[in-house]
Amino acid sequence: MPKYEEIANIIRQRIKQGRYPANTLLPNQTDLVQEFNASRMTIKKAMTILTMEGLVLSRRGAGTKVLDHSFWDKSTAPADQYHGMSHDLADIGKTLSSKIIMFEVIFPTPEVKARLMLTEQQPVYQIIRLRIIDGINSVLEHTYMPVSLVPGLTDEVLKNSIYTYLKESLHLTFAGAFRNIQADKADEYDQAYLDCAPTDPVLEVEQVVYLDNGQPIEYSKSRNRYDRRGYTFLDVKNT
Amino acid sequence: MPKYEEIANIIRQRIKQGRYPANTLLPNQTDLVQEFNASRMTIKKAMTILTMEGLVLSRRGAGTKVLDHSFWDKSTAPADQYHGMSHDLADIGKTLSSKIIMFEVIFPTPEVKARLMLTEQQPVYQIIRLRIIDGINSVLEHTYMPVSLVPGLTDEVLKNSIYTYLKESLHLTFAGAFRNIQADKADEYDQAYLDCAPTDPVLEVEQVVYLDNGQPIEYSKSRNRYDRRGYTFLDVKNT
DNA sequence: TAGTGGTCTAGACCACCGG
DNA sequence: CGGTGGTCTAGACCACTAC
Repeated sequence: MPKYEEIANIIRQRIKQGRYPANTLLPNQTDLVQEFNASRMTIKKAMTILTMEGLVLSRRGAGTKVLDHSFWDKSTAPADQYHGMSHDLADIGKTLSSKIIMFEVIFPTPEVKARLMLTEQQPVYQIIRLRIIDGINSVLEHTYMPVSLVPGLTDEVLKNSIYTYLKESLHLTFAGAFRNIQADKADEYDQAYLDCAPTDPVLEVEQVVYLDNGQPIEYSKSRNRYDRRGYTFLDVKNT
Repeated sequence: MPKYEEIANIIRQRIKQGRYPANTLLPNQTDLVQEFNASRMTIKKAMTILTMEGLVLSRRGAGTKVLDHSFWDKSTAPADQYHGMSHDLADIGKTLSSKIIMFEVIFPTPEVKARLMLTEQQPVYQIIRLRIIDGINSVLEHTYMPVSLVPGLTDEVLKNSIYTYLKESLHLTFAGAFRNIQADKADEYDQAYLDCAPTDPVLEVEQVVYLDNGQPIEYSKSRNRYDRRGYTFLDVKNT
């Protein structure tokens, strides 16, 4: 782990523990240089991380202030996550189980082909999973993954976490994801599995996840019950 | 403008012009050091910007590849914008007009008070605007702003762009925003002004915008017709 | 093994905020 | 004005990829 990440981790911990209280100033960067025995560029990089996370705000001439966003509703999921729901939910003490609705291998539709940068001859898994959070049917996931990149996918994996399998068994690492969020009307699948009324809205998150070599590995649409999940994110001006 | 931003702008332009085609490698960083007469740290900072924008992908040992996301649907708005809709839409050649539904000064409700970090005694503007994109009623905005921070707000400003007024007349600058996206059922206002059926879903974007001194300046809820606007964003692994 | 990008340093200069 | 954070450099070492 790079030094600037370690420093950011330590300072983040101190903020959360209250050693650096909200609305006070952090020690200045030259002091931090001494404490962590680092150069100022490295300290600055750590500060950039904390800024991007919304924990602090730096102003030239005025120091770096610890922010307080405790009022913000934590019941929704952060939108900047590409490692699956299992990980997210475990953090906040919720339980997640999955039910497999469909698990097939097909040739890609034109839409899937374009999103995953494939040819017509390269088969993909088509997976539909119902995600059950704390016992409530909450999310219906339609997922497509190239068979060639994900050999050996089984029911057992799908019942647990696909992302854990990709990371720990296949040793794949991710570069990031494109996402699109829209509202939609409940379709027949939603009504059947999310216990939706035909008039209930659905929050659809469409995403393409990329490996760190730039190849797309997943195209999915997650249809969320409107009263069960929303998405939050922080938008910080470039530093 | 910092040198690394200028360099990023130039390289971004070259990518869009096709001088650096998709799926090819950029010149390596030592070459760029020479061309731009900069240090490698500065070049790296420019690369970080382009990476965050999803234009390129760097891999140690393998170079920096130009990505191609042309397939992605451009009809939706990028979610990482805090300078109002006027700016966004002008970029893609759409016209925006506004109709003022409500414009009052009130004492803040507990919710508004908490979001804007105010006391009960500090009055806020309560504004409801209908945003009409290309002649179609598309978004209903409920906005709260502290009167003390935004003196002299008039109908005339509201009919155009609040953000242009904040930036150019009041010389305020922004640090960023917290956002929350959810789906909801159409309420009476939505039905009346967005021409929604009672059964139509609505995409609600809730946001608190912060000034660069950390003070909240706006709390708003934008209710979007589900068939008119969605939000896209890019999630890149830390660099 | 050659070449790439990622990290880190020590020091410098500057823009900005506050008293 | 003193002190802060933002930027930039020149050079170094290292981890990684691809051949």
